[in-house]
Amino acid sequence: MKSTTTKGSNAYAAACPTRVVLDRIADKWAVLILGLLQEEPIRFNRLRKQIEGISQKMLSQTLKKLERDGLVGRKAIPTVPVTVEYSITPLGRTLSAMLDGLRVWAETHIEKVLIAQKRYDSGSRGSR
Amino acid sequence: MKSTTTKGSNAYAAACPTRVVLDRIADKWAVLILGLLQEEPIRFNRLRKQIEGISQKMLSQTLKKLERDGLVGRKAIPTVPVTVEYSITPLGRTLSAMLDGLRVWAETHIEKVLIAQKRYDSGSRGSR
DNA sequence: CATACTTAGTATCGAATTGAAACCTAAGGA
DNA sequence: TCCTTAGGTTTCAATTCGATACTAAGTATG
Repeated sequence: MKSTTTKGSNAYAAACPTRVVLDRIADKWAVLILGLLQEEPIRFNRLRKQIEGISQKMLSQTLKKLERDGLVGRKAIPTVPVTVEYSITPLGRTLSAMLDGLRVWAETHIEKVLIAQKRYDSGSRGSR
Repeated sequence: MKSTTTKGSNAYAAACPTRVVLDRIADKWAVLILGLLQEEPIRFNRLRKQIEGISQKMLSQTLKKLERDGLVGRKAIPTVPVTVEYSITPLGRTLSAMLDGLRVWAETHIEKVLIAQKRYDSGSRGSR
């Protein structure tokens, strides 16, 4: 093996626990949630409004997983209708810093990807 | 064309094309495939053996999507049983560089995540 | 000649995940 | 009493996934 992923565990082994982390990272909702929490703690319904297209179920599920993994913290405040504030943990912050790179990549290279898709789709074997 | 939100395109809008890219990135198999191709072109069955747990179907599907997005190239070589070589494109390489960060993060912080999971699971409302 | 084996997929089917929508709980206000 | 808010959970259909089987074309083996 060469340089990139050669320190101890490797994600290419099915039994490696790194797969657990990779599965969490490879979740578009988790990426978006962590991105928002990076700036400030946010309540449940505000997250729901800011992330267009997410369902309550997926938001709830994803937050629970992120909390379990120690990436976000959950604080229930006993106000009138109880409000719950989600915040990013120091560990989550280190991950979100990595994910920032991805979000930027997506926004930077989206055009090239769309052009590639068009070319592929108009190619001979494109239609299916 | 960019979306009209605050800073260029933003992935938090459901209709934003950036979501397309985010969906591709948020795919554990794509992350692993790009990581392998980074080093050298690889054939289909070799990829299948190196990425433990991937099915032929998912490998085939994921490669097709990556090709469509212009992230990997496909070259069919008319050898005996035809061999097909997959390689990373320059565009794919810029993405994989970002993903390296994630793979390293996963391998570096796996222990902290597992500890957090244990603590969560033994916590008050952990099991149901 | 017939069978088995190769690579790179596709087809099919049950299982798991997701999405959309409705429902639930608890407290305050009209 | 009913409505509203906040934060979920439940339900069910649709999509996706994983495992297995099958295709194609050519080679090697018996």
